[in-house]
Amino acid sequence: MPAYSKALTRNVFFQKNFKMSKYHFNEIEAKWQKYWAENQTFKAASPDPSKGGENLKPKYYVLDMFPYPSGAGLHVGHPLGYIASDVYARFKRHQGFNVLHPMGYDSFGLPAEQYAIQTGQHPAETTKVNIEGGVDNRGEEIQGYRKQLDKIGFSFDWSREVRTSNPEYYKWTQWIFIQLFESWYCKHANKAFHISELIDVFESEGNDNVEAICDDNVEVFTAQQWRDFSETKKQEILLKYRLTYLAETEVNWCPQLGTVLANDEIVNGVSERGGYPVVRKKMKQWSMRITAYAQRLLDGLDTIDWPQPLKDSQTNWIGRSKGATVKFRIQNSEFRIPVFTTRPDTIFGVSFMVLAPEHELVSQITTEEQKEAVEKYVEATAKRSERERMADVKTITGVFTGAYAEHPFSGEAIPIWIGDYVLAGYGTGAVMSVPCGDQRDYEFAKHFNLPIPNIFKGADISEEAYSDKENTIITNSDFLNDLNYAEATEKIIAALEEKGVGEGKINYRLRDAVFSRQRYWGEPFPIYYKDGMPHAIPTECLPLRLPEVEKYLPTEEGEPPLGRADVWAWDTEKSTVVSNDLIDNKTVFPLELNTMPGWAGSSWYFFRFMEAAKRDEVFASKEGLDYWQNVDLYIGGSEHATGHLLYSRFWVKFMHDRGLVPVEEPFKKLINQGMILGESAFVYKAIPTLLSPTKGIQDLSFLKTQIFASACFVKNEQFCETCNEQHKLAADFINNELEQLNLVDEVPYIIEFRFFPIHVDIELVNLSNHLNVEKFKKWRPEYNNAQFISEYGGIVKVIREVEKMSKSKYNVVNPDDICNQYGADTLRMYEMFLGPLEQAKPWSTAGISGVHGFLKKLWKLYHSGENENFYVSEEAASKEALKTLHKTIKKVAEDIENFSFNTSVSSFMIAVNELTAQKCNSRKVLEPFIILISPYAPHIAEELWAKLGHSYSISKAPFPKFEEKFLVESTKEYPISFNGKMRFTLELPLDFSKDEIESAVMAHEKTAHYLEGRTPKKVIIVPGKIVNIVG
RNA sequence: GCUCGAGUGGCGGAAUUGGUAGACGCGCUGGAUUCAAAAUCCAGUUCUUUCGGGAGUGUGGGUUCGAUUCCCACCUCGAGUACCA
Repeated sequence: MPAYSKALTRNVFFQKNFKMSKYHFNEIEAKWQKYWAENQTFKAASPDPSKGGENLKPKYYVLDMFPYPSGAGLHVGHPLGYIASDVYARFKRHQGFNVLHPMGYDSFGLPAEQYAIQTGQHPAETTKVNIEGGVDNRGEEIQGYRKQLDKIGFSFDWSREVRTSNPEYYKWTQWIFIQLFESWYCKHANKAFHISELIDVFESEGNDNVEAICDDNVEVFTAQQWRDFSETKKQEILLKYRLTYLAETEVNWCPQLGTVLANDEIVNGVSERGGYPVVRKKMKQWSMRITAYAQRLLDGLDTIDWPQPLKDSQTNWIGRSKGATVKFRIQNSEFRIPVFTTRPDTIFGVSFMVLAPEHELVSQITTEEQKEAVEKYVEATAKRSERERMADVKTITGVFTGAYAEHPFSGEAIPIWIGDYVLAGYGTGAVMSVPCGDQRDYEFAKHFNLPIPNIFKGADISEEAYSDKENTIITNSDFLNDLNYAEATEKIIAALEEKGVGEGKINYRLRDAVFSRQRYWGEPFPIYYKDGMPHAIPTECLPLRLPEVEKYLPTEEGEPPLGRADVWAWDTEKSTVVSNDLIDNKTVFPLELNTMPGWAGSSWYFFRFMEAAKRDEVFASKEGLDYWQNVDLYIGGSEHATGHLLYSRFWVKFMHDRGLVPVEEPFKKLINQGMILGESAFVYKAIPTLLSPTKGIQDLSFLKTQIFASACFVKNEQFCETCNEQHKLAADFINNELEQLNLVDEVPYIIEFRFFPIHVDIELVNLSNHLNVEKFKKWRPEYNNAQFISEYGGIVKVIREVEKMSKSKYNVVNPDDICNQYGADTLRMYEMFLGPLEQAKPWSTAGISGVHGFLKKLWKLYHSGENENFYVSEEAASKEALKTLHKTIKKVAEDIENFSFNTSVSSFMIAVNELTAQKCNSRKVLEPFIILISPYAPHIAEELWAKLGHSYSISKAPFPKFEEKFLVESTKEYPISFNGKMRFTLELPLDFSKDEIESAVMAHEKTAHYLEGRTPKKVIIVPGKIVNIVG
């Protein structure tokens, strides 16, 4: 084609495409996003204390679990929940609510710190770039979360943004920490109080009558003794009562990395990063006394509307079990070993005891003869990680300590063993073993040849333990004989209490939460140390800012990174942070070196959003807290089930106890959005082997030749039987290289191939699964000379598999690209259209065209004028159009309330198809209709709304009112079934009686046909629904 | 192992209290328009069939005039949790 012709074509093409009436989503979306930002359209109104808060509409608080701003940016899976909550927030605005719909960032955390260690860049800087965009120090351009979010058209109130790593925010995280530090939990009142109230009690009557949740080793003292205690001693005692306290805790310590590792950071007993050994070690750590709230956290679940699986996992995590503690005396010793059991009724079946290897009494009760074996065992188990121990349930190990306990009722001697099936962290770290009733005890007894006395009437315990509770009758058990489980349990608990050797007890699996991290990028504790005791810095001095350090690694002495700070001491006189050189332990003291964990900042952020104005003076103002209360709708992933969602509930209950907030639960309704999965692409890579009579089998994977085959040639990791030609071609590639290397034998040999699927970037694959061979060669240097076994036309097909979306799997779809190509409205609608919100579903870019086409059709519906110009008529709407409109209003309103967003997208499509077919152009229909769509596709809705002549945002328009009268029908298309099978339909007036219907149906020619001469036994008629003829 | 959830066309999924199974969309097939392509529009699309019909919502049974929906047993997949005494 000559050059001028090409130019001409392009010009014509250009004009055609830029007709005024076309749906230019990029322009429209940019325009309205700018409008919303400039007009602060979605700013939530705050209560005005001078007007008593009555100036406001009813409130509605919609919140998303805030993101950690990673450098990788968003993929299409991330916004799913945000879109759903945005649709809901916009819908609630249309319904006349004052909606709070904020967004922020959980910006403290490990990835930023790891990146800082690698690059030396301050985590605050990388975090800022990740949020606001910019260029990182590798020269890579980063879009930034904010720009990515803005592009999708969310109705967030950005004036209330929070970032947990901002000092103005973590000031209040530290403040709440101090409140916890200065609180204790009264069992009697079942709530937390200020520590000063406890001190008052100590001063007037000592601690004998204090019922508190505290450490279990608290000594009893009188008021006089308390007053005589030194200041340090007093602090030591108070620490045992504080809701956040320092304690020796078993942790996974990695000496080479110089830090504590979480269980999931350890693989096979070595650190996931670097493969260094991990030992379990006791370390002094900050802990949160969340166990004080175990029962209330359980009870509260009944008051909130959360998915059942989520409630279940919290219930399991808290792990309430009812039973008894029994103290066993140790023979020839003063020691008593308490155990917890859920089956005190089986106490006469005890034939041995087992302690956790870490149990504190192990070293003290072990006899001389057993000492060596016990020590060896304890050391061996300490080397194994918690996870390793858990994973290896099959192997039964243990050692006899040589000591004996005494049965509290029979007085019999009970051998005491140690074994790692008993966990130090649960109950008392010791069990009374009843092998006839507990499978683990049974197996332990079998393995070590210990006796298995049977205390169950008629139970067969020759093969396994009898653990049934319901049908149990106790026998061989002294005064418990012939009782069932419930009776025996009641009787034995009474007997234990009477004898003073035990009591009924409710035990929780939930542990106090370790709150210290040996990390830099977290909130510093507002704590300094005086005589080894922690003291809080005055709250008016907050925030205690993170100090500068020259490296983000632990110190050579193994202290956390804050140990590298030179200016990290607290001057109590000047109330300020000063240089470490000035530490004199009189007025200047060292500050805490640990930082808080990730969940600190996220446990209260939902209250921060309630405050817009006085953020320096209060964590949230009383008016704000009273007006907004708690989150009405919270949307996020289920992975936070036992972390964030449990800790937040704990903090809120605590804050409620102390009168800081009016509510006891943070999130009234919660929805877990399902994951959007990626469609990974794999290409088959051939690994050659040589078979020769002289050398046998020889691996050829060292060769440089890289061969990839189209998926159709591969079956069961090999060339399929019919692919001789392809096999020969591949073998030739290998032979070429062998010849060049002079490795070719004289003897005949065969080259075989095995295929392995390897990930390829989905960018290199089109929608028909064809690999772009040229781009693939450039993708990796080692593929530059890749050879392909391709189909006709050079096609190399990949296979697809649904996997989690992640950078390492090269299957990430970026929402920015979708917005550029199809628009944010299409992205929003498509994500909602994919399927139910809670379900996991694969992303398929191919399917997006349907939704995009729908929006084009919608646009066309409003552009039915000449030259496809905008046109609506002021004439009355047709009956059909009104019916379509009102049926859609009804459906969409119900769908949104049920969070069934996918079905409302379908009903929009149906409505547009119907209105288009009806050639509807009436304002009476098209104006309310666009309001229905606006929560889903707000940009196109604003544009059409403006074209309809409105000068205010569509988000302020009231939701259309559903009117039943437009749906009333006079006839019904009755389905006529024979024996439950629908055969044909028959249109009949709705006011027909049963008899009239029956005679009409029986008179119909098709009825006779389907009856085939039989006489109907029965005719079921449900007026307005169905006719079923039986016979 | 335990707890929870889910099984419906080639694919994502719909069917709100038991009442026309497969809405809507993708894909596919055919057609219109076009020099051609894109875009758009129209028709068809669960399987099977001797074109009458027959079968059909993981499997087997049950309740019912009627079951994707309710009950029982089982199978498969997914998620969480894991020696919790």
